[in-house]
Amino acid sequence: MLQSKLFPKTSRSAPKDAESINHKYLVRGGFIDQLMSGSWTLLPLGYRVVDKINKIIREEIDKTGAQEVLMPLLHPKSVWNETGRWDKADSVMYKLMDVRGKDYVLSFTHEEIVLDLIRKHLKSYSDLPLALYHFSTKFRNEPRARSGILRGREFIMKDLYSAHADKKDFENYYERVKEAYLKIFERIGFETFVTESGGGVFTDNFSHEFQVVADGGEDTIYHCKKCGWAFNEEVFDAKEVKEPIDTKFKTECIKCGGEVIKDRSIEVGNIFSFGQSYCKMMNVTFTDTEGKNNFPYFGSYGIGTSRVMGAWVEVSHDQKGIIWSKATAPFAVHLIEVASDKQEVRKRTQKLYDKLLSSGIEVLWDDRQVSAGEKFNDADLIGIPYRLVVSEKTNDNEVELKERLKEEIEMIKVEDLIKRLST
RNA sequence: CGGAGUGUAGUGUAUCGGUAACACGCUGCGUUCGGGACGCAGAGAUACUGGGUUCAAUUCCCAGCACUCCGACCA
Repeated sequence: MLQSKLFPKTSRSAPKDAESINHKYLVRGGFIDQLMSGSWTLLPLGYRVVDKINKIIREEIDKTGAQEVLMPLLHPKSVWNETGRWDKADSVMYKLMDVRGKDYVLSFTHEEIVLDLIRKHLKSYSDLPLALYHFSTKFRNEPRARSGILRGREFIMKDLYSAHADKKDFENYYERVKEAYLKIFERIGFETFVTESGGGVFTDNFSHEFQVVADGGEDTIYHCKKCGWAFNEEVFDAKEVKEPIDTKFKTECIKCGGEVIKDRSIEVGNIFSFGQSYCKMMNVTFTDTEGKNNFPYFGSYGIGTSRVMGAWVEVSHDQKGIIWSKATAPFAVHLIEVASDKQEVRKRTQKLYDKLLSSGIEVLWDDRQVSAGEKFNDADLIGIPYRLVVSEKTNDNEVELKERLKEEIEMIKVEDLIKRLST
């Protein structure tokens, strides 16, 4: 990609109202643009980052045996009445009415929708387990959108739903998804804590959250320094918790006696167990091995992928800008030519660019006719992990490489570079 | 929804009871080219909206709207 063609340009100053780091840097770098409070466009750079995150999620979720679909965002009232959530979840739903007076809701989740789908096609125990997921927009009427892209009224989410013939099979899959989520967040580069939490309008059963420690987060978690055991502060305060957690955990781990730390955190994913309740409400049944009608065990599993991008920026940045991980970066390498008016430098840069592209490496080439300083500053802001410089100091075989995280610059042979970027 | 703050050119700011200035960005020409270069010449604003006070309002007052923050809320 030629940076001279990249939409839009970077900005030297952040919007005056922006306070959270992800808001400032993502806007300045040209990753996102705000339409209104809580509503953002993913610009080319931002869309690439979210796409990278989504690909990792897709790979790991596919491994659990789930199948990808795409469900509608406009839902009829009737489906939501079946579980009572048309009324119960009223405050988070964007409801609308068409010219004939029919009621609709913009999707804020898909349990009812996927269960309607499943009940039409599920016949036998041999059709189970069944796991379906999609990436799509969620609409939530948040009382207060905030923190840049972290809490919007419209955002991208991967949601997975699974149905199982018995409790044991469900529990096995739930654990498998938990493992898959940990793998996903590890691949992205996060250090993640799994916490128990309340389910809100979603479930009265147990659920788990995946939390990333960050100053800009809106949750508070307690986690053990030694064994990693973690709890959301909400759980301590929630009166309906059936199995009271020893408040001692606030200072001393109930698992291993280790030191417990309190931190602000961002919830990047969560998983829910619903038991058979939803299937009963929606009359989702199958014929079990004994020839009788039975209700599947059901769960749902979400990752807010646009939020993951914002959370990454909160966690990984410095005074100059964003520092993407290899897994999340919009491009693998940022290629910069210095003294680009020199024909010879331009030619060598073009040659390297072509070579990298033909090696399957994603390159952002800063081909703009601007000063070196401006290019370097933009490179630091955009935060691609590797920066290459071609100049009069380099030659056909060797170029300059600098990692975004490091200060030092090294000269590297082009072949070695390609090897390094390919791994 | 309660509380606070802010609304002036694309962006960030300044100004002031007498119709708006600066920087960046943008356009043209030239010179530059290793950490946000420089010169010259340009374009770009009904000062968020609506009321009120006043001879006169971008400025003071009121209301509304928008955005941000705190709280409530939050798969």
